[in-house]
Amino acid sequence: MPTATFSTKVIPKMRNAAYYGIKTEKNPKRAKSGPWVDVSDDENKGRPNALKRKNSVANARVDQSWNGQNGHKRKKRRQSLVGSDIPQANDLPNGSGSSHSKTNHLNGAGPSTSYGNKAKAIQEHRKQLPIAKGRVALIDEIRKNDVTILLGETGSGKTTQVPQYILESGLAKNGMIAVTQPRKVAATSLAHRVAIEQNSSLGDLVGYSVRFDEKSSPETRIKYLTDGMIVRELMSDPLLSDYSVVIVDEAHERTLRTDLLIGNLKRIQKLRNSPPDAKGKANSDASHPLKIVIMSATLDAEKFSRFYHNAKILYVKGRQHPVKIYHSAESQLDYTDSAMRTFFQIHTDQPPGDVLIFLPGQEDIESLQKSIEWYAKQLPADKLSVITCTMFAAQEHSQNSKAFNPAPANTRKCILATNIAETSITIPGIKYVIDSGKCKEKQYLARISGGGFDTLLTRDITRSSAMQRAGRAGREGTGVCFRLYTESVFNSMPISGEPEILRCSLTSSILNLKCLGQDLSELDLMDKPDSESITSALKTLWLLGALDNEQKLTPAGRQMALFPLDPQYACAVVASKEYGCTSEILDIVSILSSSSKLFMDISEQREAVAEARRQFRHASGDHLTILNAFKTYRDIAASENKQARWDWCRKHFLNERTFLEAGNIREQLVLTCRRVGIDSAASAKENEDPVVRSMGHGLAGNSAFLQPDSTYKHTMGQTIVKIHPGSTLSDKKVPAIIYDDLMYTNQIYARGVSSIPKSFFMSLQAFKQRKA
DNA sequence: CGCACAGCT
Repeated sequence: MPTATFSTKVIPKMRNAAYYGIKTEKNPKRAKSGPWVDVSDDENKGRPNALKRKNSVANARVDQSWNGQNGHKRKKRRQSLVGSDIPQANDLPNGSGSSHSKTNHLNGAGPSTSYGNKAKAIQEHRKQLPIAKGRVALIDEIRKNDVTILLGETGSGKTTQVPQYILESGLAKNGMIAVTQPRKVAATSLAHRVAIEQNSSLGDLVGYSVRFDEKSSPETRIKYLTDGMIVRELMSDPLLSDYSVVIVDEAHERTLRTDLLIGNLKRIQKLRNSPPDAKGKANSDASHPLKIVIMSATLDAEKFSRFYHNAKILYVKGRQHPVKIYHSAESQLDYTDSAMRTFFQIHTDQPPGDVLIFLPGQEDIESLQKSIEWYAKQLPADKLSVITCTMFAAQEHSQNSKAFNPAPANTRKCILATNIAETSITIPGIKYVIDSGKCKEKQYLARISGGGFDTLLTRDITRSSAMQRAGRAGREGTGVCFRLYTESVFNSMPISGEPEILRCSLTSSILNLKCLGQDLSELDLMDKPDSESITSALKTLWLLGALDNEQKLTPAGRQMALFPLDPQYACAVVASKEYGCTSEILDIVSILSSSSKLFMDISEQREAVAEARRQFRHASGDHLTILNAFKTYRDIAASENKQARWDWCRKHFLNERTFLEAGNIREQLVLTCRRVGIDSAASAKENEDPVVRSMGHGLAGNSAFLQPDSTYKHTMGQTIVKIHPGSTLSDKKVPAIIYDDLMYTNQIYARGVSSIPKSFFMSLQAFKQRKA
């Protein structure tokens, strides 16, 4: 095998090396056998590797006829529905796709055709989807079984078609068909698409329901919802009696809410589907049985099947272009450096086509972008030039969407992205993927004393994730994926990640389940959190006054559960009633609950950022600083137009999206306040002390005090915490603090910090001791 | 002093 041209050994330092150092290696033959080991084979070209070798799914496809009569021995229950073999040029994105690709596809029907032709084309298209061939068998299985597991590859059309098949078959005469999605954009754009296919306007036959946005009516039969939304519906209708069929899509992602839903569906089905004589009362609660369809795109279908009493697994092939996968021949020490060399290898050796690089986080993305741009400038003028785009959640929307602009002529677009490009956003036109094999993952460490905290560490991805990343190169044509890790590393990766329910704080979930009269420890879940995590959450809820000494829900706890907030913040809202400062608390918690950060970090302009921030700064800390900023924004918003507001935000390095989202959240909270009898307009005016005290009730477990050696120590344990550098109180010394959360990266950092008066700190202590 | 994947009600 030729020398690994781009391995760290051969070109140890790129920083000062001329670009030509690489160019001399250009050799079309080497590109094939080079530092990469080609693990694709002709028979399975483009199929993710794990599907090929380890997984029986591929066997199901190869060995079984479409009606599954002569099934593979080991996988009798699995049944292949479809057998088409050649990937088609015309690929339909499935549920994991973004609105962008879906829109593109709709346009593909032809802008110049008349409406009738368009409708015909849409129906024709439906018939050509891979899943269409399995329609009869699929409906037959769903009719016969209470639970069906559908394993569908990307592009099979399962997410759009299955609900329509069920509707058209009359299987859901007595209720709606719910289709759950982990993401809002998916839910809304799928509903759009399916409404068109049903030749109905959105909100009539086909609707959706996501936070802040609902389009449905009494006529609605197919409803796309976010998983969070259906879990909320569960609280007011514990048997989900509006629905005849619940389809859980993207179940393999195992989000916290999907897991809670899957567990509850099992319970509901037991109640709704048992024969009237066996469980006399059960059927009086709901007049119709429930069908469950679990749709998963990856390998863990067996696990869903086991959970639902060995439910049948149906398999449907996808429609994805072949992706050739190369693994690194030797392990790479520095994945950013390695990614850069791989990029330029592609750039010199491979035909035109855009490149997508997966990296764990913002920092890596920004540094790699700089390097790539620096080297790209050294390119000879007659070469393809390079433009770079970055994509990560913390970045402004407008910046992220630049990746969708087609590259100018004679230019290769290089997109550097986090996991955001793995599932949430589909970028068209990607031909090459470079996969660092790394991602950042949040893991909650529950600790009974001293409070739990989140860790956010870079770690290896899973095989499912690697396959998903590779697949991003094959959405519009054949693609190539370069993995910056060896094949043996790939083979040692876990098949799928740890479900979220094992990795996050359980306070919210436990509180919500308590309202349903359920205990999380007793709920039948696919994966049960360990007892320490449960105990720690119960303790927090008890400290907040949501549970009593017998772990029973208190009236205050019931109120807290009604707020779409972290229980700590819900507690602060409830506490604010006594202090008469609910208006201020709503401002603060709605900003804290927004998905985007308020204060933007632009590393190059640190001084300017600090200067602009000074005018909102409050000596007491971050909570009142947020309040100041929100109040000032509202003053501006009252008198200025849209553009001026935006300019003002930009000038002060504030993210207007956060204000807008917080505004929506705040409206929702005002409604909840009305329901539970809290005057949301009550304001402490200029008096800020009650505001901090209300927050203190919610954050009672998150407090620390200054020690003689000027570190902060958690009040209930030995944990030493440091005020996060982003906080206004960073490097300040105050006797006692409360904080929003702890995050462990290099040290344990407290974020969202406020100073509290010593006397109040003492009374919080006394309060906690009384509790203990 | 030194920093933060993604997503949901």
